[in-house]
Amino acid sequence: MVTALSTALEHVRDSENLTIPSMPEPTVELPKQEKWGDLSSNVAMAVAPKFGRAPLKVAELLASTLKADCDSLFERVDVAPPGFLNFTIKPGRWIEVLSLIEDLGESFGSGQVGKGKRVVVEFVSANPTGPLHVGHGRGAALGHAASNLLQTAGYDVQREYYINDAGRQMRMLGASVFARYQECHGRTVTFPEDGYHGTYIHTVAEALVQECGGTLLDLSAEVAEKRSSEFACQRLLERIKQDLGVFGIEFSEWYSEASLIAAGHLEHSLDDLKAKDLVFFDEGAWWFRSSQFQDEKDRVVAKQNGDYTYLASDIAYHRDKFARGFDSLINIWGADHHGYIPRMEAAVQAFGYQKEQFRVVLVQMVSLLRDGRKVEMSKRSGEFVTLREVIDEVGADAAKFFFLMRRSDSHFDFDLELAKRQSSDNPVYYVQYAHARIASLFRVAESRGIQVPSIHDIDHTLVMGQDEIRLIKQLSSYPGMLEGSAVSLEPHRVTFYLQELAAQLHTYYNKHRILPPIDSGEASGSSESIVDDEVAHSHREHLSPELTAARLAMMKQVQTVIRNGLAVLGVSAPDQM
RNA sequence: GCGCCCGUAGCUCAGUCGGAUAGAGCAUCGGCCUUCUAAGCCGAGGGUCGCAGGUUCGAUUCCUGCCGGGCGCACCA
Repeated sequence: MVTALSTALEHVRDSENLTIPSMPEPTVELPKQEKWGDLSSNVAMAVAPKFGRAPLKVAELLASTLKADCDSLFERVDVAPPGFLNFTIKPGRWIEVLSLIEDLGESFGSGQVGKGKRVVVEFVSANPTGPLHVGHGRGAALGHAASNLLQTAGYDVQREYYINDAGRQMRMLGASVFARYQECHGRTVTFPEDGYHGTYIHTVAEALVQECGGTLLDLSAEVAEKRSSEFACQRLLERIKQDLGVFGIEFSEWYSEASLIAAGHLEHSLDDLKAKDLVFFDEGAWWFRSSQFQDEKDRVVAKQNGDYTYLASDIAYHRDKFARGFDSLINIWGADHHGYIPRMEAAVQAFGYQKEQFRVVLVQMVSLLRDGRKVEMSKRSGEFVTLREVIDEVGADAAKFFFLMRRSDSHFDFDLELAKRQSSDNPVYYVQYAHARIASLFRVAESRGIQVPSIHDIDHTLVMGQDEIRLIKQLSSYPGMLEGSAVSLEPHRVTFYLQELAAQLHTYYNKHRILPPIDSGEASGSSESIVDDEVAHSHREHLSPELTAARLAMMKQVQTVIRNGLAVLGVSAPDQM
């Protein structure tokens, strides 16, 4: 379609003896109104100034050229002021969409944009200092869907979780757990000032008591805290993995910061940068010259006391990602980290990579509402609603779909009561219901001995009505929508698409019968008129076995697309509800 | 003070690399099941796209400045 337009453009340019510096890429879109045809393009208006002709004139030239060149594709090519081109596809050509879906099956919608490129998507990466909360859930759902999208676009995708199991937070965790541990043994201790107060710390401490009894009491505080820290980290990480498992999200790699440091990557990275004079010593600390790469100021990587900063680890970690052969790095971060982006971009460039090879998707805050009031959350105070609690309340499918319904950079109020109360008319059920309805249709058909035929074996003219074409048109836009969603890393487009497709399926389902009525008794007779004419007419339409077969075959393709779309979101496509 | 994100129907949000009459869900009101799943369908009402300028054939979309909300501006992570 687009290529047809391109060649037509060239024809017109040549035949009119026009020279222009650059030919724009023509764009086609689904028009907002059906009377404007199946597809439309504003390309005539776009090139008119370059041609030095009136848009309407250019459009007319293009229209006649296209009509002549692609007569088998277009029923009509219309021109509308101020210069739109509106195309009407020949009804017979729409069947090709259905054939394509049947032939490709679950790979319908897959593309080649990312072919041969390796990308690593890092997401969640919550510190193992407590359970995951709802905010992490949003990041998890987004990272998972983004990874799926990239995969359908042809990328080789690695899903990675970075474990911050080194540094100050771990020491604080150890101190907190050890304090609780001592309390279990009847000691009174002053709890660390910046310690973690959550009740889960008690749980971990009790588990530690179970594991080693009172043996830690005899050790020096330093060693005991280290042991506590390791135990707690391992415990909490297990819990995190478990929660993500329940949420249906898997990682290909759990990358430990401690292992990164143990392997010496941190020193190597800094040495590397020192050699380039991008890390320097000043005021007793080591600094990364990030201001050379548009960061507002230089950043400390090694403090006066000799400790490395978090940034130092991150620099090493991202360098290692490239070293492992990834062409581009994608990070899903909480929006409160946005100030961190320039310095990481600086790091990427400092190692000689392009800024574009590093991409951050920011996920805005999730505010949890209960009874219309905001629930204050803080990990330190231990007062927050865990992801697990939310999943238990509304289910993994609904939670994921909810998280993905909005663009990631807008704030999201997750109203628990609402999510629970609405669980029966939640959008996710609306989409899943469409899938289940078709499945049910097939079950009933099977029980009556009716087969769902291949799209190649049906009478194509039976699915060329206005309502069928409307549905097929929506199916045909799936691959383009999916690619756009992948390139922009915006899974919410998929949720909106699926809701539209489901709506069209439901409409069609209500308007047209697919299987013949079970008792072929007399029609109702006199009581007409209350119902809308068109609907009444449809109910009376004659259902031949061929028509049933054709519609079943079409339904099969709708079902495939819904299933494919839900799979991208990580949401299940049930056959029964 | 500086930087980033957001401001669209009563509510929650799509749409925005400039295009034709700005859309959906919820909520409100009125209809549709003795036949394939009513978790559904059909219809109605509801808008100065935060405000003011600018760019042009055309701006909700791009630019500037305000106003309002959120989040950052550590030798914390």
